This record gives sequence, structure tokens and C-alpha cells, in this order.
Amino acid sequence: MLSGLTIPALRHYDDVGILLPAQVDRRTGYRYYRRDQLPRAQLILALRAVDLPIDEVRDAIDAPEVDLRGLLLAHRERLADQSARVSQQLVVLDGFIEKGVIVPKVTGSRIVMLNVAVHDADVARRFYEDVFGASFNETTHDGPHDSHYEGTFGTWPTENFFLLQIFEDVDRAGTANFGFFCEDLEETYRESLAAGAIDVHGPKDVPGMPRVAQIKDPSGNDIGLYQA
Amino acid sequence: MLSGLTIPALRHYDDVGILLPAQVDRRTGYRYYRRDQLPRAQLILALRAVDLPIDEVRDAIDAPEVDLRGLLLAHRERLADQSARVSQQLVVLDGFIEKGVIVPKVTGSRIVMLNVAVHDADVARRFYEDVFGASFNETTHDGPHDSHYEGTFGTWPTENFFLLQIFEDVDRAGTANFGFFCEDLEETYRESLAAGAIDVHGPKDVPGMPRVAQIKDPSGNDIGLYQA
DNA sequence: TTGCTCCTCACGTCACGTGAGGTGGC
DNA sequence: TTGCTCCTCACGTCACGTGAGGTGGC
Repeated sequence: MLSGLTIPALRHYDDVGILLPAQVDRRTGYRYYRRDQLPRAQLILALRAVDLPIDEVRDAIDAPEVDLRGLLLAHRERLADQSARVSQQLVVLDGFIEKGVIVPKVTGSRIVMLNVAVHDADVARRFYEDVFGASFNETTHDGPHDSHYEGTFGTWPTENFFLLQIFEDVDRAGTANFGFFCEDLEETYRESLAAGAIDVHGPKDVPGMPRVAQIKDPSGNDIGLYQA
Repeated sequence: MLSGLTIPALRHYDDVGILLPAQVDRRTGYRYYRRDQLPRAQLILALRAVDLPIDEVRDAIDAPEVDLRGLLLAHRERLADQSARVSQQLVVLDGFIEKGVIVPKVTGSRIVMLNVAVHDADVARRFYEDVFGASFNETTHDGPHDSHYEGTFGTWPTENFFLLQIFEDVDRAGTANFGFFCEDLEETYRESLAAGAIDVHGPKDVPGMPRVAQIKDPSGNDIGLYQA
């Protein structure tokens, strides 16, 4: 159909009563829908696409007394939990793949895109590979800059982000500054220096934050290292 | 048990044959395990904790001919896909919560922490709030810098990241450069200029990428705007 | 008359969790 | 003898997808 729903899905929605055919042929059993049922069908499709359970889809579209926003927020929380769980599993699984045994925990949250400018791509590539286990694939991209490496940490895509933070510092305006969670802060800190990082300060505890060290990469980008 | 496994799970693993009791009392049916079965039990627990299917757990621990690393990498890919899916769903659901209707698509993947240095925190705060709908809460953090705003987009935590990219550009080394997906690229571009952004180039199509515009924020940070 | 579509059951999915009803061991 | 533990089925989970077997419509 134009609705995007499959026939088994339409039958199922008939069975559970959230989308009844406008008319059913008594002889053949054929289900017929009217064009004005399309919005409802598409709404169901949209809500199911974000995995809202059918019972809640029913409430969302038929029960005028339910708190729609609250229902969606509750579902949002479930999805967020699931997302965190899967991210965790990825981290743990990566540990298995590298070694073959058990591994620790990590935290995380936020998202954007980040470009880091460096003086020498090969130096930078080696730096990020050595220190953070990033894996880069060389590409000549026709974006705003001629050539660059696209890279990931761990391995594939998807991991955890922290926060976008804005701080006031006239001298450093326009300077890239980002952070990594480390399984072993001391070790990563040492490795980073060995790989050519500029030392800012070694691991220390600050109230209300994970244990942190500060370095600059060989091109001068500020990097915070956080104990996971 | 010390294994961390529940009794129903132990029974299930007996049924499916991945962890047989060392001995079963014929009269009572009681299952007894030996201490040397613990490593195996814990391995199963660990692999199940990352959602490796039982059939593959069996292969992983009993089939010497299987490519263990390949099996785990294949599973990693499934988890990564799932993670991407759920992240997507969160973005879409956030759209529903704000409005109540259907919403577009976005892409995404990677994670870190990002600090952006600016000349004036209040100007920057207004800029990011106006243009990207970020919400900031003022904090005086005792991190490497005296005061800053911590902010999020959309709503809660968790969204989509793109990639860490390294490009070679001596002149721009050390400069922050990041991007946003926009529901309506033209509109966001216009809003950004109105909010004080420096124009680099307006929306245009480049092969192999989403439609993109380039601006600088009031402090000179490079920002790419991408059509979602 | 030959395809093609849609129909109606009914089973399968995946790994356990949860009773119901019953029984040895301290 | 009273609890407590573990046992054995067997059903429930969640939203459809997938046959098996059969039948109207062009």
C-alpha cells in the first residue's frame, strides 16, 4: 500500500484493533481501506518506527485522557537506556576482540562532528593511532579541505560522547579542545607523551569530575584524558 | 551460585547443551556443578552479557575450527547497527516530543568530548541557543578553565555524532571545526547569519556528501551545516 | 484457463522468567 | 514437622514474518 505498511502488519493491526479496515468483503475476506485512513496508518508507522509498543500506540492515538508527552518521554527514557546498554556492550565486546577475556566499564553521552586541523597528516595519523587506537582510512575528499583521513576509535562507528561545552577564554578562542575516556588514564597519559604529545598536566583528581590529565597533540590541539 | 547465573539460566544451558551439570541426582533431579566448571560458566555469562546468541556462544567455546575473532567481529557489526538504529530512533522521537508529527532522518556515528573556546561566553551562549537550539546551564567549573556553560542539543543526552576527521592544513592547525545536521539547511544558515555568524559559503551540493553550508561562529570557530 | 493477489489459520522467533504443583534435605 | 531449595513441565514474552493450503478477480 501507499501507507508503507506490509500486509501482515495491516492484518495484525486489524487483529489488535488499532487500524480497522473501513470495509471487509464478507465473501472473500478482503480488507479495504479508505484514503482518509492514511494519516492514521502513517502515524502508526511512525510511532512503531521508534519502537513504541502497540499498546502505547493505541493509547497515544485513541485515548484522549492520556498524557501524550509524558508517554513519549517515558519511552524516550527506555530508548536512552537501551542505547547506553548497547554502547556498553560494544565497549566490552571490543575488549573481547582484542584480548579474549573480561573488561571494565565506561560512561558517555553526546554527539556532533569534529574536524581537527594538524600540521602534518602522517604525524597526526600515527599519533591518534598510537595513543587512542583510532583506525584511519586515507581518503581524498572533496570537502572544504583537499585531503584528510577519516577515522574511528575502537573500531567501527558508534561510541560515547560527552558534552559540548563553551568556555570563555579570549586567548584560546578558535582552538580545538576535546577529550577521551581512557581505560587506564596513567598508561594513556604516558603513551601520549611517548607519542609526541605536549604535557599540560598529569593525572589529578578534581572535585565533581573523573580523574583527568591534560595534553596537547603534536599540532597543539588541547586534549583532556578522563579516567573511565 | 558463584557463577552469577540464575537457576533458570543454568537449566536452560543444560537443555541447550552448552553447560551440562557434572552430575545429576537420578532420584531428585538436582543438578550439581564442579568448581572447575566455573570458568566456562563465567565465559558464557560474559558472552551472553554482550548478547552473543547462544548458538554462537556454543561455537565460540566448543568449535575449535570456527574463526573466533571473525565471529566476534560479525557480532560487533550487529551491535553497531543496533546502536545506530536506536540513536536514530531517539532523534526521531525527540522530534515527536517537540512537535507531535513526523520528522526527517539523520545520519551519525562517532563520539568524544568537545570544548569550544570563545571570546565572550554570553555572546556564544546566545549564538548556540539561537542557531542550534542548544540548552546551556551556567556552571563555574574548576576544570582547566574558570567558567563555562555546559550544554546539550535536542534534549537529554545521547544523539548522533559523525566522525573524527584529520586533515592537513598548516594554516588552520589547532582550529576547532565541527558540524551540525540541520532539518532545514537554508533556514539554519539564514538564522546563523542573523545570529552573528560569519559567512563562508551558502548551501551548495558537493558530490558524495549531504548538501552543505559553511560558517564561522562569532569567535571564529569553523562550522559546517549539513542537510540531514 | 493461467497467473496473481489476498485470505485464513498456525507455527516460529530467543532466551530465559514465572508460576503451578510436587518433593527431598536439614 | 516446618521451612527452604530445587525439580519438572508448560505457558508467556512482542510484533509481526513466513509458509501451507485454498480461493476470488482480470
